[in-house]
Amino acid sequence: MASLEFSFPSISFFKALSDESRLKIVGALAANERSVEELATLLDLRAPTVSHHLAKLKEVGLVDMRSEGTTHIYHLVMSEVRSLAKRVLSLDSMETFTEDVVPDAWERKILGDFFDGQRLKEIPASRKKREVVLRWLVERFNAGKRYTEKEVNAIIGKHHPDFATLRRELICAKLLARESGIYWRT
Amino acid sequence: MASLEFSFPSISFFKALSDESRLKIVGALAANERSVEELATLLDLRAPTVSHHLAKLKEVGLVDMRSEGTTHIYHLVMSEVRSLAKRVLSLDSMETFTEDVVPDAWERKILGDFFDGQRLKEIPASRKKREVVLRWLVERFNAGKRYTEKEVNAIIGKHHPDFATLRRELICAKLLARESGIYWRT
DNA sequence: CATCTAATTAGATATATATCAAAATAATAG
DNA sequence: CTATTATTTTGATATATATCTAATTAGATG
Repeated sequence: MASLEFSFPSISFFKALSDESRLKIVGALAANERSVEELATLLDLRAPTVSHHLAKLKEVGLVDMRSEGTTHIYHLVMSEVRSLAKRVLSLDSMETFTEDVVPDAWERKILGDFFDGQRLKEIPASRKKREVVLRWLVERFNAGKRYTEKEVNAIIGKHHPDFATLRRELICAKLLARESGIYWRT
Repeated sequence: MASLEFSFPSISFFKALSDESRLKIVGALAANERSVEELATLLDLRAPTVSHHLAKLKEVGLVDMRSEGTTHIYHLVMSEVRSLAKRVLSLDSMETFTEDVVPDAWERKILGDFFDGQRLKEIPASRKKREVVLRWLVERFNAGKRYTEKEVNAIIGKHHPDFATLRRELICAKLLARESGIYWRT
């Protein structure tokens, strides 16, 4: 069944609870175990509809069923409710929602857009994009080394003619520091 | 906008997180605030699509936005994440999912189906339905009073000829108790 | 003011899914 | 074995919605 195959474990949990009827079913089962017919009466739905919803809830382990004759009696699986809930809650688990996303796709796109090999075609107008370019530029400097302004200009100048603006931006973004004419990486 | 009007507060929360793209957005924002374009690049979607999802997340208060020029920078509202999550997780809150459901719809349906006025048309075969009828029957007895078997048979007999079976069932369901020929409500 | 860029809105489309009626299955009672 | 009852499965349908392109809006820049 296709609906079982999600990229993240959490999404099936949210999907299972993102329907009003299923939420009502969970609510009804929180108070008491109930048969399909009973739930159908309570929610004013036909039995096949309820059966369909129960199947989805069962798929993610939120409910389970026991037979009594032809009657199927469903109940909440509270341990699963709690464990899923906990997993979903923390910020840590949220960060895993993007596990399969390439984390520097943005940076690579910007650098690809604005650079022609080593040459910066244009200084980005938007602050966020400019920052990406500046972070790339500052990598052209050695971490421990100290530079004169002339040396800084030369290095930046290899990538773009307006070295003065870029030098100022690097200081402003606190990527380079300056004291009495001497520059270094922060 | 129609999607704002749900019967329960919780369902909008689940709906907001029941889409893979929106979960990824939340994940990306958990690590860092980001612009629409940046999110679009990260998730490999067009900007309008991301904008659409951000609007939904904003609707339920999970994210908020600040402008920087024409750039809109979105961030998670963690307090809202936590408060919504907490509200949603407890068993108590689950029972409120059925607030608008008539709680004894089932019992009334069964009684309507099986009774013709005071007369029980038939003893339900299924245990769950039989239990409803038995609970109605036991109400015909006074809570403090003690009855001989003859009296018990007479009372049950007013509603159905097979008083012996029903009397046995009442004992079995622990609705009536018996000791040395004397019966009383439990 | 004209232009550019980022974001949003509008409109279109395709997919997903909630619901129901009818048919099939399963368990029990006679 | 046949009939009955509770549930599930199937098939059909209508609604919801995720996504895209094109058009519009809103700031910023020259």
